[in-house]
Amino acid sequence: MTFTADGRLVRGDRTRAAVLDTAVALATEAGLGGLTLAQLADRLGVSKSGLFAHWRSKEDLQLATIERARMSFKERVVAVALSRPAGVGRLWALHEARLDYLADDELPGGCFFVNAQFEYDARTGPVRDRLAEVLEEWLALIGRLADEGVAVGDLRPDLDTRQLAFEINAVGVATVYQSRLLPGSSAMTLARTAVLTRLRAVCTDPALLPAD
Amino acid sequence: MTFTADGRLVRGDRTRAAVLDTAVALATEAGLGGLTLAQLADRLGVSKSGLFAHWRSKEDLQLATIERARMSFKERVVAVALSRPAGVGRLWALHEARLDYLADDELPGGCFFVNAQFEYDARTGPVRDRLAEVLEEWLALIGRLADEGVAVGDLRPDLDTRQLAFEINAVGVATVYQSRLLPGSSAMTLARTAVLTRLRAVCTDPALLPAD
DNA sequence: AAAATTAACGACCGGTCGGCCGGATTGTTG
DNA sequence: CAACAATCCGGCCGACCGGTCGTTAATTTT
Repeated sequence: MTFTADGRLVRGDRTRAAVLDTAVALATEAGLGGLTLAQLADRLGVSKSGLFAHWRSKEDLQLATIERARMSFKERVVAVALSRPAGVGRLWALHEARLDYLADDELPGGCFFVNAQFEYDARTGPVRDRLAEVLEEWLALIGRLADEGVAVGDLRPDLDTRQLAFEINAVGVATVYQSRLLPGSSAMTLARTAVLTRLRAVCTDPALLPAD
Repeated sequence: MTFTADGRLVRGDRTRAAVLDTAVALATEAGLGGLTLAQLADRLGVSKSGLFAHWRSKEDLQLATIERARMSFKERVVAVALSRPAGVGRLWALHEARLDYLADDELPGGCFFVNAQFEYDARTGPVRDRLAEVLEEWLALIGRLADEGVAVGDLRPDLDTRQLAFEINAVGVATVYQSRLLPGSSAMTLARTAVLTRLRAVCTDPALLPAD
């Protein structure tokens, strides 16, 4: 990012930001590969070839879109959880914030990352590799928060935190597609109960978690 | 299906079966929508237009592919579980058979249905609707086997079997893409442990489940 | 063997995709 | 203001998509 003499963002940066925001929203619906440049350009009121002034290829734009979505996810999910004190409450807050993120109307297709990761799990290339890194990062974060919970004394010391991270992520992933494919199946409630039950089973004090 | 005078399958039926088998394998990798007719025809050594002699459109072929995959899944997963006596052991066998199915080398992209359901969860049309029905059918099956477990006395009577079905399915879904995206993460083992732990927690007698 | 039916083919069509190019427009700075 | 670079555009290309057409080859029935 560069700034103009009077401290504003230069035009190109504003355009890039707007394009990436729209790309995230669009990719959440149509998929990261399914996103077409013509569609993206139309939605923005911009010509298709104008996009190539900012990114050399569709792949470059996809990679930039991933980073944009990652920042947004960090602000809206990770930061919310980290604002609470370490322990099982922070872990629970992370799961809840993620469910809120999944339910957001601005991301109509559910979670950007879950969709993209499913789309690319059988492919090869830089986009797939980056998405794999992001998944690893996410699982590591859940594991780290669980480790904190053990250290603080909220969670049993014999807890396998990697196992727990897998299970919490699994619930989130299943929620994404089940809530879209079977709208009446109350996937969100099932997802809340699932993780709440799981955390209670490994918690040293049930009062640390909500009652419902 | 029709038969010839001397009792053999008519040529068209043999072709249709071969096409659908290849379509299932290909769709598991490239997706049900991502499957292209040219690719499918090439793999079979058949011309693209020849496919239109058997199905009126790509959508018709997709719907037929779903039914073929459903039959195969029934034989290889559902039938294996149903061959065991009702109870928690049957439920566990279902999960294990599904994990075996996911690990099969003939289906390189993981589970046909999980991939297809993710691909179509944001779309509309007959293909999406059929995939939603299949998901419902699958969740209902897990729920029914759990109900049997309660009736037999293997599982606690206060168990919410719909909740359990959601969780077991969630583990399977997460396994599909995590094992492909992060090959070293031993997703299969994590998936086994997750459901085993969950079943132990609601089982009346731990001896009904394997020890490991 | 002849007739009838089914199965398969090559060529082609309209449309969409990502990407390229030359030139016009705009914002920024000396 | 002039000059310059950054930004953006219309038009176009080759590749590929699903699908149609008239025709031929293969198989089944008569």
